[in-house]
Amino acid sequence: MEQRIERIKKQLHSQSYKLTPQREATVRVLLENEDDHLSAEDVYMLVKEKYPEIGLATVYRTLELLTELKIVDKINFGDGVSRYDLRQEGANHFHHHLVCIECGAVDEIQEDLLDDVEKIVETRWKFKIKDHRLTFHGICHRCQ
Amino acid sequence: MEQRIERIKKQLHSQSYKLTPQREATVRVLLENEDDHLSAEDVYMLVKEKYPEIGLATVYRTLELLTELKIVDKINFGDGVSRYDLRQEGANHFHHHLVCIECGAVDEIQEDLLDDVEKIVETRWKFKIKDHRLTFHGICHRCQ
DNA sequence: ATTCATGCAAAATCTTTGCACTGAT
DNA sequence: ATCAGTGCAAAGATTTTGCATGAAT
Repeated sequence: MEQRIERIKKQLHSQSYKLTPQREATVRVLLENEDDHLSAEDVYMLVKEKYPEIGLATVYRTLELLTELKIVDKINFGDGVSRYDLRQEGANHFHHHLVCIECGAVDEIQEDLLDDVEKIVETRWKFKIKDHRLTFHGICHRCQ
Repeated sequence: MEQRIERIKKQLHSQSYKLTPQREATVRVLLENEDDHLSAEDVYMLVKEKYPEIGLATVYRTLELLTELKIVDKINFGDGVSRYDLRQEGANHFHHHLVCIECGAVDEIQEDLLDDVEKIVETRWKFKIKDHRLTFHGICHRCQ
């Protein structure tokens, strides 16, 4: 945890951004809830517990910054809100998601199942892939 | 074109919805711009050209209805708006997208490249897949 | 001093809703 | 007469922006 914070701090510094207390509090919330897919409002509420003075706009600005630096990925599952998901350290691809249409749970697939597909897309469509988003909607194992 | 309208009309009737002039105008705009990925506002503006009295709310309600009936798919590429994409007739899967981060173009892949991946997900994660969303972000062949 | 970041409130966007009205059965 | 569908305006929800203030170098 502390080490990941430290590395994120360095990553910010290397682009001449600071890890302010507000930003650190936000990153900690993301780390502590790595399995969830928090909206900006969710993050805001959780940060407030430990840092009540923080403003919602700061959370938005921090999440935007972290997205730019590819520390988090912004994703939208089709309800009206953007959600923010910490990238696995060292991962060069964004993981996949399983969204249950029964219970709403969102599970993650960390393995990259798209290697073969991406090769096909790159050669057949002459498209240089930089990132991907893969989400399955269906019934999770718990709901079956 | 007329035949597709006719089939959509039947599909609506089978669920006791009507193909009102407003709905037909909206569907026609979607058919005429099948290659684009129009937002509700885009659709509204285009429908207005031929049917100036239409209201934005009606367009939203129509798009919602068409989404429910799986005539169109609602998708979000990460800019703030939902976009609406006609499903290929008879297609039981949603096609894939290539979003160019240079020029913003969105190309479509109609082939289903996910068959193998879906088999793996269904068995390994015990997840019953009903739908999917696959989008690649990168550089399109025109921008390279 | 300067610069970057923050908090608050206001504004901007996108989407949904309430309601009176219309049009078809 | 009923009832689904419509248009308009208002409300709701999410996100962004302007600006004065504050913290750090």
